[in-house]
Amino acid sequence: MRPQTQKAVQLWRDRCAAEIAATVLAGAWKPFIMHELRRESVLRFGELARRTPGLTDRGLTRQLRELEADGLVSRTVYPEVPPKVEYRLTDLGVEAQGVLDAMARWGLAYAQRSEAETAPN
Amino acid sequence: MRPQTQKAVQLWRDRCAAEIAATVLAGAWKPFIMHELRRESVLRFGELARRTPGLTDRGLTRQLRELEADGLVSRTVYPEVPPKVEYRLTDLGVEAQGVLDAMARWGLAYAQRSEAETAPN
DNA sequence: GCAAGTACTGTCATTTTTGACAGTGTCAGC
DNA sequence: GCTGACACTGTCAAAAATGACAGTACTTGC
Repeated sequence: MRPQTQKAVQLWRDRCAAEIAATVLAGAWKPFIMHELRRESVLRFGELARRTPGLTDRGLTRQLRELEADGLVSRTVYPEVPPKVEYRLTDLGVEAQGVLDAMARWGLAYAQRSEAETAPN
Repeated sequence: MRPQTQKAVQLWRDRCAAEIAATVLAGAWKPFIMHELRRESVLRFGELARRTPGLTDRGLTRQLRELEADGLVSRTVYPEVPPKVEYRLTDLGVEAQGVLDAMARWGLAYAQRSEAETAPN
């Protein structure tokens, strides 16, 4: 189980710890999903899907499964019909928010610099 | 030019700024290369290659080209024979170190947690 | 009895990333 | 004249990530 985890830990032994975070957090829409879960604290699958236009259901499922396998997100299934599944951040997921904040701050500065260069007129 | 840059800025418009950092910093060995450049401040291609066993010359070149295109690393060519090329961090690259530090701290905690789960005996 | 909502899974195709390996030009030293 | 150091590039192949699309089970409402 937990393919990502073992891959990431292997990276740490071989290279450096920052690559673990890169491996775990860098997936299509993963930072955004984490961001939404921080704001709302609990979201159902459909709610997440509505907040991620451009990402297919299949893609969302994959990202959530990986986040779950890596222990950042918990998944709670209610045995009802129609089905109800809730996603929320785990403690580890909450701790990762500091990293995402640092990434967002730097990313913004990077983007502004790029825009200034691309369109200096 | 600067394919990564445009891709990353696009991500920012569509999703969130943290994905920019993820896109720019998450490449094979990129955090490690940045780490070495921080420690040594200047490194030649061969010196970097020796510090990255397991990464081929081709791979190192690719990562360095991307880091250069994204403005994190500068490349200085001395017109000598045999050729001499120096790599160092740009201001933007130095600023990214804070992000990499945050990633490393969280990555370490993540790895330790994973190890404790994997081998609890 | 038919459609809609819910949360998915399976599978194939495409794109992106990485690995492997051969080749390049110049010069110093043997 | 041959080898090695240096810093690469070109190209193909394999692997990984993502997109597209169809299908599933069950129930409520019309």
